[in-house]
Amino acid sequence: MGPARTTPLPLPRAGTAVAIATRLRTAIADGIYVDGERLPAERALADAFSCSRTTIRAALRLLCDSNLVSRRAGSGTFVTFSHDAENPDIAEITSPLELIDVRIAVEPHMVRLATVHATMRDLGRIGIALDALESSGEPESFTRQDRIFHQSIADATHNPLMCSFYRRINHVRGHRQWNAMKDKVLTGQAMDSYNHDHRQQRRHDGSEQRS
Amino acid sequence: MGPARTTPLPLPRAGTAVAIATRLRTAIADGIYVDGERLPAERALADAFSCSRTTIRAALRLLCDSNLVSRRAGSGTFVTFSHDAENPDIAEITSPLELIDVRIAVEPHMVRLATVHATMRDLGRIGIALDALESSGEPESFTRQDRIFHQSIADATHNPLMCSFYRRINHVRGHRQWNAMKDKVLTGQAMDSYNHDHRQQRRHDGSEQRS
DNA sequence: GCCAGTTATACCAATAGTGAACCAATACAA
DNA sequence: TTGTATTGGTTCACTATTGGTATAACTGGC
Repeated sequence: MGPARTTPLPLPRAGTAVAIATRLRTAIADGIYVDGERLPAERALADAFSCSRTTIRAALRLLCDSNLVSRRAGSGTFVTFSHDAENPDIAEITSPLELIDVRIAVEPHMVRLATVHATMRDLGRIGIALDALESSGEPESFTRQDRIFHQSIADATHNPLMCSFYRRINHVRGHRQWNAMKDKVLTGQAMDSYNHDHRQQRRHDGSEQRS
Repeated sequence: MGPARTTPLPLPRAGTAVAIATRLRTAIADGIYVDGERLPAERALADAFSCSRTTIRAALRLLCDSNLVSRRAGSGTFVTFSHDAENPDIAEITSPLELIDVRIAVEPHMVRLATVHATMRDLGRIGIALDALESSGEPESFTRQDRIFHQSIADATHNPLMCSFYRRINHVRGHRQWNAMKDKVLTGQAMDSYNHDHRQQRRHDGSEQRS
C-alpha cells in the first residue's frame, strides 16, 4: 500500500540496508511513525537493529530518495509523509460502530429532554417529520426524512449544545461512506420495524408530556 | 534478513521544544487552557516539563507564531484562540442547566465505552489525571484538572466522534461566563464530595474492567 | 584477487538544549 | 507615589546530540 512500493531499486540483492529500509518504510506507512515526527537518531537505530551506522545511513538514504523522510544535520530525520493530505473530517474517521455508540449514548436522554422542553410547535414539527418519514418508500428519501425527524427532536430540546451535537451526528450519518451501506441495510421490512419503534416512542412521549 | 523481523522499532525521541509545543497546543485545543486565560510563567513551565527556560521559550515561540497565544513582558502569556471565530460561539448561548443536561446525557454511556475500549495507557493517564485532580486545592487548578480528567476518559473511548463531543463540552465549560461562578460553587466541601464520587467511579470501572 | 556490502572508528559542522546573568515591562501592595 | 516581586526579552558561553564525511579493515561469493 505504501507509495514507495515501486522502489526505484533494481537490485535483487537483499542486503541488510535494504531490509531495514523496507522495515522503516512499512512502519511509516502503518502510522507507527507519523508525519512530522522525528525518527530515532542514526546511532540509536544502529544500536536497535544491531548493525553499523553506515548501514543505517544507507537505509535512510533510500527513504530520503523516496521523499519519505527529510534530514537536517544537527536536528534529525523527520517523516514527510501524510496519510490525509486534506483535512481529516470527523466523518472520515468515524466508523459505523462508533457512530452507533454515540447515538446510543445521546439519544435516550435527548428524547427525555425533548419531552420536557418541547413546545406545541415542536411537537407539530416532529409529527410532520414522522409522517413524512413513514410515507417515504425509497431508502434515499427515508434516510433524509429520518435525519429531519431526529433533528426535529434535537431542536425540541431547545438546548443549543445538544442541537449542535446532533447536527454533527447527522453530518456523519450523511457522509458518503454511509451511502453505499444504506441500500443494503434498509429493506422494506427494516423500515417498517423502524417506523413501529418511532410510533411507540411517540405514544410514550405523549403520555409523558401529559403528566 | 531474519533478525530484523523481530527487532522492536525504537521509540523516537521527539525534539523537546516541538513536543512541548504540541502538548500545549492540544491542551489549548481541548479547552484545558481557555481563550484569554494566562498560561503558567516560563520558569514555572520549565520546572513542570523538567527542561530549561530556553526550550520553553522555543516552544512558546511556535505557539506565538501560530497566533495561539500572545505574550506581554511583565504580564504573561495569554491564550488567544476561539474555537469557531466565524460562527457565534456555542459557549456564549449555552446556559449552565443546558450544559448539565448534555453532560448527564453523554457521560454515563461515555464511561461505559471507556471501560470497554480503554488500554492500559489510557487507564494510566486517567489515574494520573485523577491524582492531580485530588491534589489540587484551589478552584482554579481544580476546574482545569477536572477538565483534563474528563477529557482523558473521553479519549479512552477511542471514539473520534465522542472525543470531539467532549472537547466541545470542555470548551463550553471553560468559557468565561463560568469562571465567575466556580469560585462561589467550588467550596472545599464540594470538592471533597466531588472527589469521593470520582473515586467510586474509578473503583466501579476497575471491577468492570476485570470482568 | 576482485568486488560489493558491511563494520568500526574518528572527526567535522549544524542544531538543540543548558544554565546563568541581566534588562525592561508589568502588576501589586505598602 | 514608591518599592518590590514577577514576568517576558535578550544575550552569553558551554555541552550534548545529530547528520555528514572520510578512512581502513573485515566478510563472503565469484
